[in-house]
Amino acid sequence: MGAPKYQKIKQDLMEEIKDASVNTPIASERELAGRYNASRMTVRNAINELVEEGVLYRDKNKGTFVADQRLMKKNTSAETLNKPMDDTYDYNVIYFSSCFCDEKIAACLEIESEDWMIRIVRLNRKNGKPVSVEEIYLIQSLINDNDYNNLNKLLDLKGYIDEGSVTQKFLPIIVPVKYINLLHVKLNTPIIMVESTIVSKSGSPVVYIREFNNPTEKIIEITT
Amino acid sequence: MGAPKYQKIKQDLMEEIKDASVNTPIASERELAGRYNASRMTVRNAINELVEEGVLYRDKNKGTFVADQRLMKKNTSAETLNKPMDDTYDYNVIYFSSCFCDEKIAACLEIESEDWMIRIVRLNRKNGKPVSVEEIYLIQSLINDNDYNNLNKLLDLKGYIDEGSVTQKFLPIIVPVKYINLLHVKLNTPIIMVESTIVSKSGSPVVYIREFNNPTEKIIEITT
DNA sequence: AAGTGGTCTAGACCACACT
DNA sequence: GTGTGGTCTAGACCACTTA
Repeated sequence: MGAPKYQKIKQDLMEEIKDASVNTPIASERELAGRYNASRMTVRNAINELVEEGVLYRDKNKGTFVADQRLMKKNTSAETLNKPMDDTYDYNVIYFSSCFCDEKIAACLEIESEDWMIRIVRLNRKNGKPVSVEEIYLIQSLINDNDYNNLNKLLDLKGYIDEGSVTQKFLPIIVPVKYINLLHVKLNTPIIMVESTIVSKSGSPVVYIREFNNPTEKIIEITT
Repeated sequence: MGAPKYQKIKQDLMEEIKDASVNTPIASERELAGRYNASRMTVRNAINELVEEGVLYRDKNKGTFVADQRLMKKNTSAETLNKPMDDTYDYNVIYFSSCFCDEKIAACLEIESEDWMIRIVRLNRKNGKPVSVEEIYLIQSLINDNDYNNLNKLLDLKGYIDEGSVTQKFLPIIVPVKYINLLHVKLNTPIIMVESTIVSKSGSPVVYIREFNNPTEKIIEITT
């Protein structure tokens, strides 16, 4: 069968409110149930997800309203993990290799240092300006051969997140000299390095990312 | 009436799993429904909240399991906004005043610079070690007179969050000289300043916080 | 009084895992 | 075949707000 009914309702609602201004009420749950020939619980399921995502908010005894889109939930900072890139974003892969883990990376991925990993370094740009350098570490044994030859597939890590969770550490450092030219920042500039670990539902690490952020081009912002 | 039935179920489940190890299955939804003489939808409501909070995870066709507590969702970095402090935490209020807004703060709180605000500066400690300095800005007109004289109440901002959302910006800076001694860090240390704005459901700012974090005593970490 | 979201019931069918 | 979570129905009562 096709997608569940509540997903269809959710999509329709998102389409309906995409140009609506903040605090506009949406139709009541009972009315939507009638319109979609669905039960109220099904409509609530659709609305619940949109509330959870910060697209709508409820006000008891009053109704359900369009939330401030500026306050849309943003839970991660990493370019790699964000929504589909729009055309103001692009990137260059600077380095790609398959090699043994060094100890630090092995510890983060909970593998042995004699295990193979894939290391990708890329420079992310927005409007042509360098926003961050990402060092992405994957466990080689988890990658099948088809994906190995498809860089875009390798770098599309969003799929992993739906099935797991992300932990990010924010570390203040002085920009590493090797990235000064790439990021186009001055010597001794304080920057934030974000260490992200994606773990599967069962708790085993899948991907480890170090992201060196250019503070003049990117402000890390999170909304909950 | 008392609390809703699903909240009671949620509390019981939390109690039950608090010492359980990771990946332990909980009772099935149908069994819990029987045990609590509730419908399955009511049990699902309870479980949904725990899944949303990262306490449990579901595996389709298999069951519902205890999640890795290390991966419990942590959505904010600020001391002020975190769970009830345990006894390893304490703080000193260093500064408390009621004054006109300067322009920068007024802009963040979306009020006029001739409006009054309350400014609180405090030093947070864990195990006696300084973890952060927080500058907390409240809109005076939103505070009633009773609360004004109750510093603990003023600093208990968690209530606001349930009704609104938090946006945090992470800014890399060199530690301000005035906080070097308080934080016990060296001159020119790179640190992260977290700017938090709490806004109500309707989108108007309520509290603005600047937090200067000691990188040697506190690693900012977020799990989603 | 009418309408809203919050909670709740007692069923149902499905696809999928395991045995 | 049995059990699981995922989805869905067609009602219901409550507390509350608004007119």
